[in-house]
Amino acid sequence: MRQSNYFVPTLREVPSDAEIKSHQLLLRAGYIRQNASGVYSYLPLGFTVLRKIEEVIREEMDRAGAQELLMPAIQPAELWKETGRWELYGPELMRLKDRHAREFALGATHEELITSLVRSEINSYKKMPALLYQIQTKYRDEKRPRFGLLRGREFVMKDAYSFDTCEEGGDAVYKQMVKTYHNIFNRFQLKFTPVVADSGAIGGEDTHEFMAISDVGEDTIAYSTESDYAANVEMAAVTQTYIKSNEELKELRTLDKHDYNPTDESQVITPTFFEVNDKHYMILTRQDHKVNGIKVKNYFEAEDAQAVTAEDIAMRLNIPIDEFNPFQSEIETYADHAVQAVVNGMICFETGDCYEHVNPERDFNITRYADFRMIQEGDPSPDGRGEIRFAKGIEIGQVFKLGTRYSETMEATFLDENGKSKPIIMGCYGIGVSRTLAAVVEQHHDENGIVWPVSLAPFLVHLITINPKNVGQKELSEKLYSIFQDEKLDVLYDDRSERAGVKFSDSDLIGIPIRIIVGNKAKEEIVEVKIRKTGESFDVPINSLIEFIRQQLKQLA
RNA sequence: CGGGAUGUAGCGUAGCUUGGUAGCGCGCGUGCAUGGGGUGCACGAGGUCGCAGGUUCAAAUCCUGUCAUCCCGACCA
Repeated sequence: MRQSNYFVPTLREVPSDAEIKSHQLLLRAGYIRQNASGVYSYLPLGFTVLRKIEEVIREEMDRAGAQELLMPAIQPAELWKETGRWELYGPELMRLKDRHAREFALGATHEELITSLVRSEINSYKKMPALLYQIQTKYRDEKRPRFGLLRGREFVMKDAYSFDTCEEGGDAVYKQMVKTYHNIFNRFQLKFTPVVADSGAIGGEDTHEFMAISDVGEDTIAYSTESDYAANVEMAAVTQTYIKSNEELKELRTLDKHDYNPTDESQVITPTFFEVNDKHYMILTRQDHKVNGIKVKNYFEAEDAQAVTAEDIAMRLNIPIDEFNPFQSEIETYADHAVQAVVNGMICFETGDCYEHVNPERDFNITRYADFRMIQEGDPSPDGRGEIRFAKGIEIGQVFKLGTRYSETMEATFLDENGKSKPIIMGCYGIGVSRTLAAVVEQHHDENGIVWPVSLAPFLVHLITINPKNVGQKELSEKLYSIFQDEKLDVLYDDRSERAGVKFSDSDLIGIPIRIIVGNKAKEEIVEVKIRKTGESFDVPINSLIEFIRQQLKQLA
């Protein structure tokens, strides 16, 4: 490709809207442009990389025995109503009507679609296991799109769905997909870790998220210093035990708000109210701990747990807020294990009522103690080895065991060997394709621009003529350009009549692994080879150039 | 959805407080020179100042509304 005629609008300055590196660099280097909040165009360079990501995914999925298909982005509302997600998914789901006022959704995901496709076709144990996938544009009307490609409203995703007759079969694909994901992300040269995760609104049982390690990641990973344990912070179980002092219990007393000045946060209790399955609960945690809504949700085996205010509770109980007495209210109370060890502690309620000498056992009617708090750095690792540290991660993939969540609601059943009807065991496996593009840039850049891994680079070599007006340089460049094409070395040829500095800067930004510079040694048939990643450069005679490049590419891979 | 900020040429911005012909840098076009890390000189094109109302003789500037974008939070398969 001749750069003089290639659509790569590079920018010298950082667009003011871009905050994080991947967003800035993809804009500046001419890979993407924004069209609306969270909606982007992929320019030729960006689109090329996107396709390379897709190709790697296809190769690995196909190797795992998956079959590719393509489903529509636009989906009839009825399907979403069948699973209840038309309501459950909320405003995140982009909805529209056709000219006959029929309702549709722009696919945020495709469980409904695939299940409806499969339920009438895969009706016998003989047709399973089956593993289908697609690479499709997805739509989610995020409350707050941000960070360029990392959280968009329109984005490209690979989603795969498995269908099995039994749990064991489902477990086997799950394992295989975990392995496949390792292969894929390794080929992208990403630093990543699979973590234990929560299944969220999609519903299901086991699930792991694949996290690309990055400071701009929106998720926090709790990992062990000693073992390979890693989990989404919200999921990490707290196994910490607490020692209760044998201090004498003092009498519960109200405390003036101004005297509330605790020195030891571990002796202060924080009440949080939750609405779960239409019921209300009070959860007590220690002040120096954070209550974990996901654990609350999972404790009650609910789809959702919402934190609510004391006012909401009072309203619910139909009493004025000032008469609301949390100590002996009708509201069911649970507490984190740590609370059990509080002796003569303090507590303040939203109402402004504060108390000292609180002793949970005595003063509250606690139904049960359980693990309700967020894990913290320094806590023991749940697997008993090492302690917990935090890292930030970008979620680039997730694997789910769906079980029969969709097959039951949508009646996707099959006949087994005994002619008995059973729901299909399903799994789903996603990879955020466009997000992965951004994640790779987050991990592979320096102060001058992007540094692509060979597997994803839009071109392998960047051929630059220092002075196109110099006949010798020009002729040698043209000759090399044609050789590279013959050798199937994807080449971007900067034949523009720009200053050397401009070409170098653009080249650094764009991030092609190997740069070939045709300069003042052209007459001796020597060119300079510069490695983007290491900055090393070599003078190489053209008769050994191809071999040299191949060898360098191999080293980088 | 709560809090904050910003909308002036393709990009980055000044001007707004104190109303009076819209300015700069980069980029873009032409020419000459230059040709190994964003080169120099000259000439030139490009702007309904986000949009709509209002105040005023007069609005980029003041007021009201609205839209858009970004940041923090809540939320998020």
